[in-house]
Amino acid sequence: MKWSQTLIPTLKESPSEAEIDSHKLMIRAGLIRRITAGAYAYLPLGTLVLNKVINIVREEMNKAGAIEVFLPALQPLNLLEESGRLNVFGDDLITFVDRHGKTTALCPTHEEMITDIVRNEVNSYRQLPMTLYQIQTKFRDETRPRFGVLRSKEFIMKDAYSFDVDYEGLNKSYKLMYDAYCRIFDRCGLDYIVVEADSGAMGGDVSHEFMVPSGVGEDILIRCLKCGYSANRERAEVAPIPGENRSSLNPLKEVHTPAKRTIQEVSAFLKVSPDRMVKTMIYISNGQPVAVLLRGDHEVNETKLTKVLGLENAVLADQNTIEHITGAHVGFAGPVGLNIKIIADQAVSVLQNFVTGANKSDMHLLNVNHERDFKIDRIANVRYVTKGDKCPKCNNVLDVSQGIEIGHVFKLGTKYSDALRAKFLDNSGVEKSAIMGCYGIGVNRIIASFIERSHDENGIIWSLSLAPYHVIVIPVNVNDPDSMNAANNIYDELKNDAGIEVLLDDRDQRPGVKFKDADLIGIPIKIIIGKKFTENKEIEIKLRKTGETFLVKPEDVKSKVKSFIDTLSKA
RNA sequence: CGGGGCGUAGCGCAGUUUGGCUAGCGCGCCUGCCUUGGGAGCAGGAGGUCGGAGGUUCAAAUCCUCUCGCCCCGACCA
Repeated sequence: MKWSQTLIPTLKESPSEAEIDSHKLMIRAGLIRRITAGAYAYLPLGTLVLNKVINIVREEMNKAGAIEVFLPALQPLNLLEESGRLNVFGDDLITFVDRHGKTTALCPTHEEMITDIVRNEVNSYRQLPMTLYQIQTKFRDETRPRFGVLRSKEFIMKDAYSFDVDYEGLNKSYKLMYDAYCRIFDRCGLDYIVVEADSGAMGGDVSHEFMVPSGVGEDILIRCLKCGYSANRERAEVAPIPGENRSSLNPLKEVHTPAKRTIQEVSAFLKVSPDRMVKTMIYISNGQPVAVLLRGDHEVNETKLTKVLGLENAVLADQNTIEHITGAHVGFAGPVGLNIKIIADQAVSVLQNFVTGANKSDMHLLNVNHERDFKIDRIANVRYVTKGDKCPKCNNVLDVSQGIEIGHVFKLGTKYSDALRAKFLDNSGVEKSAIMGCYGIGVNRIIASFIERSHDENGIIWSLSLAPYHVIVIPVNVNDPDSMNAANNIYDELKNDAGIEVLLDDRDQRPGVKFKDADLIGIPIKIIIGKKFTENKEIEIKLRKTGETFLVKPEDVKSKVKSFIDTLSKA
């Protein structure tokens, strides 16, 4: 492609709409333009990259035995009603009323639709196992789209769904997808890690998230850098905190803490650090109030709490309920004298002489100790991991960092096949629900997260596999016939060689502009026809990533480029 | 959905507090000259319903009311 014949609108200045590096660079390098909040147009360069990613995904899916389908973006509401997810999606669902007055949704995901197809078309174990996938735009009315294509209202997702006759089959299908995901992200050149994620109410095996470590990621990763344990924040376990010496229980003491409600306020007022304090949170579960005790510097993990309490989800009690139960204003709850069920986090169970609310307004208690002052009904692990916590497997200090979720593999079981009655007859003629798995990849996120990890002050640094072009040919002076001739020859020669994608910067621009643009759009290999050529017929080859330069004779350019492509494709 | 901010040329911004002549600057764009190894220089030029509607006023980018859009923080995120 010749630069003058395509559309690559690069920008010198950063657009004000962008906050993070990948977003800025995608706009500056002319990959995307925003159309409205959460919706982006892919320009020619962006489209090339998008297609690179999609091709890799498609190849690896096919290799893993998955079958591609293409499903509508329009979905009737009744399928979502059937599965019970109409309420789950709620306002995230984008709907419209058609001319006949029927309400239709734009698919936020396709579990229901794919299950609907399978229940209609698959009736026998002989047709299973089967994994279907598609690459399609999904629509969600995100409350707050941000970070460019990292969180947008419409985004391209590869979603696959496996159907098996039993759990053993599901495990095989799952493994095939898991391995395919590794190959996909490897081929893209992404630095990624796999973390255990919560599998929700299904129980059973864990799911896995594929994450790109990044400070702009919206997910929190808990990792042990020693033994390799890794999980997301919802899922991560901690090693129990060892008990303190219980020999010296100080006498219980009530203190006046006027209008000091939060841990920070009480901590500052009493000069007691938050990890010597216990906060008491009143939850309602199955219609019954429960007190949850957490150390002052810890946060409740509602996913874990819900599991501990049973399947019924737990919600924080409202102000009136709290005041009725504790007899005090919000902010002064404590376990002493409280006559409801008390669940204590493990970290609380080993504390002694701690500070809590007194269940009297403007009062706290010092030197509280369980057993002596109150009784714990149940000790459980209901908090998030924080800095300083130890690995549940090897007791090393856990690393807390952020990441961007680019893929998720998930064992669904029979949740949707039950709800939507996707059944088949097994080899003994018994009707069974298909055992499902679902597997998603955020295609746009691969691009953004790659750029987050691979850029410098001059621009994007593409891997060979994602680069919109492998090579950019830069004739420094397009008005010099000899240079231009040589450039055109090299361009033709490389272009006609299968597998080499080449861009010719034929613009009549000053060299600085062309070099800056080439760096900004991140083409891995630059071929420069300039001073060295007019002087002694030498062509310069420069690598974007390392900045290394090589001088070669015109007739050797092709073989040299091919060897670079060979090397870079293995990197 | 709560809190904050912004909307002036394709992009980045000044001007708004304290209303006043033809609305400015940098980049980009067009023409010409010059230049050709890291976003050159000179000269000339095009491009604006100042987000929109209504109001106050002799006079509105500037003040008032309503409205639309966008960004940031938080909540939310199968």
